[in-house]
Order: sequence, then C-alpha cells, then structure tokens
Amino acid sequence: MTDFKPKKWPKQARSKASFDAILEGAARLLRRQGYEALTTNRVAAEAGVGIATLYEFFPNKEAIVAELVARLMAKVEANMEEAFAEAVGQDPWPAVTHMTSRAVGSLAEDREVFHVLLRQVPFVPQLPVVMETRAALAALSQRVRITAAGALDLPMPEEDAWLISEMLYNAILEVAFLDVDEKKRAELTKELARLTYRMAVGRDPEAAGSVSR
Amino acid sequence: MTDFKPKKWPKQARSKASFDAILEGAARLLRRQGYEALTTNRVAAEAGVGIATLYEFFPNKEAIVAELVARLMAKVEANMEEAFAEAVGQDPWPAVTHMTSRAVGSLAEDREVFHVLLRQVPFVPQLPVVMETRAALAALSQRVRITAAGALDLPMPEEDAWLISEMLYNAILEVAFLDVDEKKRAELTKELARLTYRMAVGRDPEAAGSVSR
DNA sequence: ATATAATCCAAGTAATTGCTCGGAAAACTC
DNA sequence: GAGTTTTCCGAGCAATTACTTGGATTATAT
Repeated sequence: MTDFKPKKWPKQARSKASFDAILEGAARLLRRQGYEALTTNRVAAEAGVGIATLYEFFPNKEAIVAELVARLMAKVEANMEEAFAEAVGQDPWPAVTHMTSRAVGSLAEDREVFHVLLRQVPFVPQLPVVMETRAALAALSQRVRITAAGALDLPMPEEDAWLISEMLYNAILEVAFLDVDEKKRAELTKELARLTYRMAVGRDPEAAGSVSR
Repeated sequence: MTDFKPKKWPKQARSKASFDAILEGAARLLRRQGYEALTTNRVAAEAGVGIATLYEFFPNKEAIVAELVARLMAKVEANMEEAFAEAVGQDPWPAVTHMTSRAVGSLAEDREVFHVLLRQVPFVPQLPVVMETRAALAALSQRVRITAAGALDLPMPEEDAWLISEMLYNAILEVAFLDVDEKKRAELTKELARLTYRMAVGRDPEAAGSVSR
C-alpha cells in the first residue's frame, strides 16, 4: 500500500520553505482546478521547485494531499477547542450558536480547498487524521450536549447522538462550502444552530424552559 | 466543454444489449474499484465489447458516467413519486417516516455505486440530471410539509426549507451508504425521520397535538 | 438479392502520467 | 577548509491514458 506520510521532514530553513511551497502550490491547484488537475509535475511547477525536490520529501502524490489535509484539520481542531473553551459555562443555546458559527467559520476560510478535499478526493474522508478530527469534534459536541442536558433535563437516546453529529457535520460543510456573502452565511449558520437545537432538544431555543435556571 | 450525452442511441436489439452492458460494466467497476479505476478500456473489457464499440455510442468517459447516473436518478425519482402517492392523506408523522424510509431504501439498493458517484466523482453532483432530481425531491418534501402544516398549524420560516432539505438529503445518503444490516438501517432511518420531524415541527411526533384532528 | 445502414472490433497513436537518475550546489560540522 | 549531509534539479523513462483508424460483419429496406 501507498505510504501517506512524508518520506523525510525538512531540516534546514531552505527546505522548509520548499516543503511549504509544495503544500501551498497543491492547495492553490486544488482550489483553482480541482483534484483531477493535481499532477505532481504541475504541483512542483506551481510551487516553483523542481519535480525531484518534490519527490525528495513526498513518496507520492497522495502523501502531499494527506499532509495538506493534516495541516488544515489541525487548524480546525484548534479553532474548535478554543471555541469550546469560550462556550463552557454559557447557557445551552448561546453555546450551540457559538460552536456552530465557529465551525462554519473555520471551514469557510478555505472553503474551496476543503470542498475539493472532503467531497472529491476518494481517500481523504478515510484518512486517519480526518476520522480522528471528526471524532474529536463529535466528542466536543457531546460535552456541549451534556452541559445542556444538565441544564435542560434532556432525554438522550443513545442512537441519536451519531445521527445528529452526522447531520450536523454535513450541514456545516454545506453551509461552509456555499458561495455566498458572509452576511447570508451567518444567517444560515444561525438557522442551522436553531435546527440543531430543535433536533437535540425537541423544542425551540426561544420556547419557555429553554434557559437554565 | 465535453459533451455528457451519448453521441448515438442504439437502434437494434443487438446494440441495445451492448449499450446496457457498457453501463452495467461501468457500474460494476465503480462498485468494486472506485472512480479512479474507471478507464474506458477497462469498461469495454468488463462489458465484453470492443473499445471501439464503446466509442460508437459514447463520446467520452464522462458521458458513460452521466448516462449511468441518469438511469439511477430516474429510478430514485420514480420510487419517490410512488412513495409520495402512498403518503398522501396520511397523517404527517406516518407520511414522513414512509417517505424517509423509501428514500433510504431506494438508494441502499445500489449503495456502493451511489456512494462513489455522488461523493467521489467531481462532476456528478453538478450534473443537471442530479440537480433536477434533488429539486424534484425537495419539492416533494415541500408538499409533505404543506400537508403537515395544514394539519399541525406550523410556522414555516422561509429559510429553513432549504437547510432542512439539505440536511435531510445528506443524512439520507449517509444512512443509505452505511455498511450495516437492514435491521440496523431501518432503525437509523426511523430515528432520522424522528429528527427530521423535530426539525420541521419543533416537537416530538409522539407529543400531544402531533396528530391531525 | 442487392444496396444501405447499423454494429462491431483489435491494433495502434499521441499525449500524459507518476516517478527515477545522476550529479551539482549549498549548508552544516569539526 | 575538508568532509559530510542536506537540498536542489531537469532530462527522460516506463506505464497508462483516452481515443482513432480502417475495415469486417450483420441486420434492414426495397
């Protein structure tokens, strides 16, 4: 099987620059042309390095994509942990809106690249780093839900958790991928949070009894 | 731009068989090896026809995929219209569960092929036939919702419709794609219907007031 | 029965792909 | 400053790709 890790990590500043340039070139190509246009020769050209330099660090094309994905996922995860820290102690409804909006926001920054990677590259969704990040995010929402449960006395059917996190994940992607202005995206994000709350709690956030005592 | 329609339709029974064999061969390859393994030469071999025969009917690889998609989508749409006819006049909650379960079921039949086509082939989600089918399905759920609104006196915020149908579409795909036994899939489908109902109506289907007078 | 149209196909072509080779230059180590 | 390691690179190769060519075979029409 193909190896999805860099065969060598850069040691000097010079090669760190090349390494980064390769990843940035790959991202630019993905954004502009999609995965089908991503050839190793083109990535090298776009990055401004020789093709042999590229193969000095990466064993194959997939490893480039995997490393790019790893970096993007790390950024998302960091963002979401920060968001969680900010949401701790807030009431359930503000907590949900805040987490949702941060999730959409951190994907929307690089929406074209995320779109291509997560929806068009066959092996990316199965990548360990992606599955781990998804699990970490699901765990975070679980903790938000538990807080909410304490405040709201929620029934929490075992099975729903998976479905809700699945629906939420996909909806967040869809909203983040949309090519709309930020105002419209913010509106949709708010609505998404409301629907999520409805799914999880079974009633509207504005309804009586939704605010913790 | 490349043409996504067959360059010629078969006229005799002999060539109809070839035409179908090509599409079935393509589907088999997609199911077994994914889109990356789908080469025109391999499709021809798998279908048991010469490569030139393939190019007699299809101008390029994409047209094969597009025609396969068109056939699958037509089947789904027919299924869903039938399901809608059966759901008409039923109470909202049974109508929703019925439609959801038929949707999942009609995708699950060919789940690997649908999975590859809808999630890994860059141009498929943008194909007119796919977008039209999605629109048709969204229109169907709208009509279910309108019926429900009449029975339940629902508030129907304009914006939610899109989000709900988006979430529902993705969740249906996810549940249909899952590699689980049919009992488990049926459970998840039922839960999905319940969450959908919660999203759309704002309360549980079993709660008082959910049954039409 | 003959002419016309439909259907078939294997061998081949031009272009592109991922990736290697062999070695030069630059940076660290002592 | 000599030796070692790291970094760089473009020409080119083997394999694969989508697709064409030129013609043979089979069905249909008259």
